[in-house]
Amino acid sequence: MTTNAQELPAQYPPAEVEARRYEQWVQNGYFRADADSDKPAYTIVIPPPNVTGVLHVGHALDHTIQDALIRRRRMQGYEALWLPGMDHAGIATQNVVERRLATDGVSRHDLGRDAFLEKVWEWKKESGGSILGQMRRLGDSVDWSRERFTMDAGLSRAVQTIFKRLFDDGLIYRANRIINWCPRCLTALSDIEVEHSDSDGELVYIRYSDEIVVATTRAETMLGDTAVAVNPNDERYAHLVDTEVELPLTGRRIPIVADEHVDPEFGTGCVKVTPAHDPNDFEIGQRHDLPSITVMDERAVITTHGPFQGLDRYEARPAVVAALRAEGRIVREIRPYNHSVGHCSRCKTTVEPRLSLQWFVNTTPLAKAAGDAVRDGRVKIEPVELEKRYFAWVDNMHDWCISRQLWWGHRIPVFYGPDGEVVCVGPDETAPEGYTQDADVLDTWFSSALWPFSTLGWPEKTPDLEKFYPTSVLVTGYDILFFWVARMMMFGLYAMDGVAPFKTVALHGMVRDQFGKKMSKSFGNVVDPLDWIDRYGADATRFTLARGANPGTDVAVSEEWAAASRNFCNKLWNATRFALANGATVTGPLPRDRSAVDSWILSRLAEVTAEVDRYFEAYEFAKVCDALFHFAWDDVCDWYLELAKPVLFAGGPEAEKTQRVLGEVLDTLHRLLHPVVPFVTEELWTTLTGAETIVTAAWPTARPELINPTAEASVATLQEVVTEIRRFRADQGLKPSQKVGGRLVAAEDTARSAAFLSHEPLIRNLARLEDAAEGFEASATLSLAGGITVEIDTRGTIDVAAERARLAKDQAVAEKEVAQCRGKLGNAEFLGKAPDQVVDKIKARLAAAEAELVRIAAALGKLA
RNA sequence: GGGCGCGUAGCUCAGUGGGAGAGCAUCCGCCUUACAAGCGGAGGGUCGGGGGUUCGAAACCCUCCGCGCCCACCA
Repeated sequence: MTTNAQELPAQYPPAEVEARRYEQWVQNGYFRADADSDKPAYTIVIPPPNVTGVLHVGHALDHTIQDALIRRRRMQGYEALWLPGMDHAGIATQNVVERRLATDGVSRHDLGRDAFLEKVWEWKKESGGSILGQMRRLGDSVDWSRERFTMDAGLSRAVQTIFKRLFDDGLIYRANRIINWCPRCLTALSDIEVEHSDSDGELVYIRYSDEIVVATTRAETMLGDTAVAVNPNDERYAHLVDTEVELPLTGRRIPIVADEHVDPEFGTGCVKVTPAHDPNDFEIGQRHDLPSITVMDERAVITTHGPFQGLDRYEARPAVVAALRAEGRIVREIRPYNHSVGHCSRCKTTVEPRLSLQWFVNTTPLAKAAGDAVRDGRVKIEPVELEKRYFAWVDNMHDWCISRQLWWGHRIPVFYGPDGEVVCVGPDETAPEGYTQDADVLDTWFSSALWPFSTLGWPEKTPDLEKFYPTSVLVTGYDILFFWVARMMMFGLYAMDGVAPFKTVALHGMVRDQFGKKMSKSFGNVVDPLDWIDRYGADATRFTLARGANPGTDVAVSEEWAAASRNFCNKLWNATRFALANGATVTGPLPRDRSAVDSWILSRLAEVTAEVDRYFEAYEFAKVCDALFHFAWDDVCDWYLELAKPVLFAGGPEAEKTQRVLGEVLDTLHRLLHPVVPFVTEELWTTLTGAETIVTAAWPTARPELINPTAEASVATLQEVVTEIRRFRADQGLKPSQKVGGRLVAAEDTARSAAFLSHEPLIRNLARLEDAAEGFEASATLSLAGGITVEIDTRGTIDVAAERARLAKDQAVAEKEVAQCRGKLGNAEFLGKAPDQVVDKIKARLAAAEAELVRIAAALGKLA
């Protein structure tokens, strides 16, 4: 079903093409991967977006990269699986639903656990589909038949299985520890769910005794002090160690202990020790066997000490200071103090360290394995510079607090007996009669960490798992290297007997605005990818993002660049329209006796094909795009098509050859571009070739035998001459339509001269030079290197003054160049050390510059 | 406090030892029959400053200045 050019409109209509083509792709099952295939597997699991989220421009970048990788591999003959899905995003989703309920004045506690969860599932149903629809708009070639959700039955089974295994291996334990606690979300948080930022506070110096003054930013916690600590080597306080002081406001007597943790240089060198409300103090308490006194509840409200009871931490702080003051000279001084404070990454509430009973993963052996897999090269991180960050993280990992006091998530599979028995229950087991399940759920990253294999059916030994694990590459932003990547490494290596979940981690950056600024709603610089898709098309949106995607670095985008990408798609559209209208053919062998021009474009095509492959392998998407953009626009459209026109229009056997070459070039170019701009290439390529789809077409292989330096040099000469004449014409203010007489003269008998003369008709055509007619007299002479000149008769049109000025400028440049080259060549040591090619290059430059001077002198003579 | 990175044209970025580049923006001229979402031409940079290594430095070393990011239990 070939289409002729008349059926294609003059401008590419993305909206119409995209909707139609995506439906066809899905209906024809092109994206479906087959576990029984003999082809080698290539697997990417999508970083599962938050179920409550919408597609933002960061997803668009992430998905464009993954889709490009997957589409290329599919074309290369791999069994390519791109597995889609979503994350239940425990705390984030629960917060969203709670906020919605709050507008009706309802709390989750009013509903109760089961009814609340029903609401969350309803919300998931309502909102979860939208991001999937948005992925279709982008053109994501995911296998929809394998869509997964972290709360699916199968994935929940995987969660329970690995929990049980870790529990039985002693790598999961329950302990009373100081953890990060959000007093608003009322749950424990892991270290990475806490964001630190500097904030202004006060450092209050409190006199506990004549000799002991402590400094604190959280005065209210003194109510729970159970010791004062000093450094064991601090002579100022040595005599006080093991004595006691009276804790103000309480009348309690507390010991003075010596502990290495205390920095004698900071503050007074004395530290108040509150084991129940500070992680360091907790450690000190452990070492010195101190009691822990909890003085705040889960909402950070004081629970003890009459006058303070019922005050929240921020009310209690000044109240305690005031009370100390009331007791006279107990507060020595208060200084402003800027220090770092942790906030809940979800709601920004200041985190309160809190002693509580939680579940932890002992990460020591897991993190070691996760580090080693990268260290010994089993897993590569691209770009390699980001490895350092990865190591810094896995080599210093603390145990991971995995229990959350939430309702939305995977319930901890541990049951407690009437007498405090603890039983961890595996997926096919049931708890003993009368046991009750732990009320908490798991950190959302616990299930995300299983994603690369839970989605493939683990713990069952499924054909999918067999075929598609380990995955080939993980594509994600560097911002979740710690959150997600390190955890997938730990659990993947653990669950899959030491086989890492992916071979390569390809990290990209964040999408920023055209000035490199972070996108934010308040700043008003947020790009909505769907808006761009509506106005410029999915391909243009994808191309804009991919074109800025240098490994591991942020991507700046702007509306103007999206428009430029749209223009590029349109350029492809029109080039192909031209080819179709002029009989381009795509079958049969390439013609043997080719013109230099045809050989040149095939040579360039071979080079670009090799380049694109190289860049793809290195995850250099910006360079993939750049190479193809320049080849398509400059080489093919600006030169090849223009050079091909006279040949095609003349007809005959030469035209047939060029039709074949033109077809070959566009056929290959579309296939090279398809991973990045799938829709426009599908539409054009199927029209050009009559084939059903480009999605499963063969990826072009580089053909080094087509590389032809002679043809490239020949066309380079042609381009140089044409450009020189055009520049001259522009300087003279000659209109493109105005033809002038010209004569091509070659003084030397060289390959360059031969090329020059052989291209005479093409040169005349592109530069609008007429044959030298009767009475021709050269009024200007353009001299190029190698003794080739173009004489032009511009009498009546030439602007002598303008031409003089231009020549004077050229002369200055050439003289500078000559001086530079002579200086270099005159340096004996340089000649002795430098490689021959360098010397040759400089000699060639010198010769060219000297020829330029000769040309200028001749031209000036002509003008005079 | 520790670590990593960046500073090249108006903007965003390539280039990491041998002729300063690209895209977008700007200026000039063109409806030349695939495309005005186009064509042709042009201008524009002491490669953050200073010092060093080298025949030669945007690149390598030192230093200063400016910016960004990540990690962090000095109260």
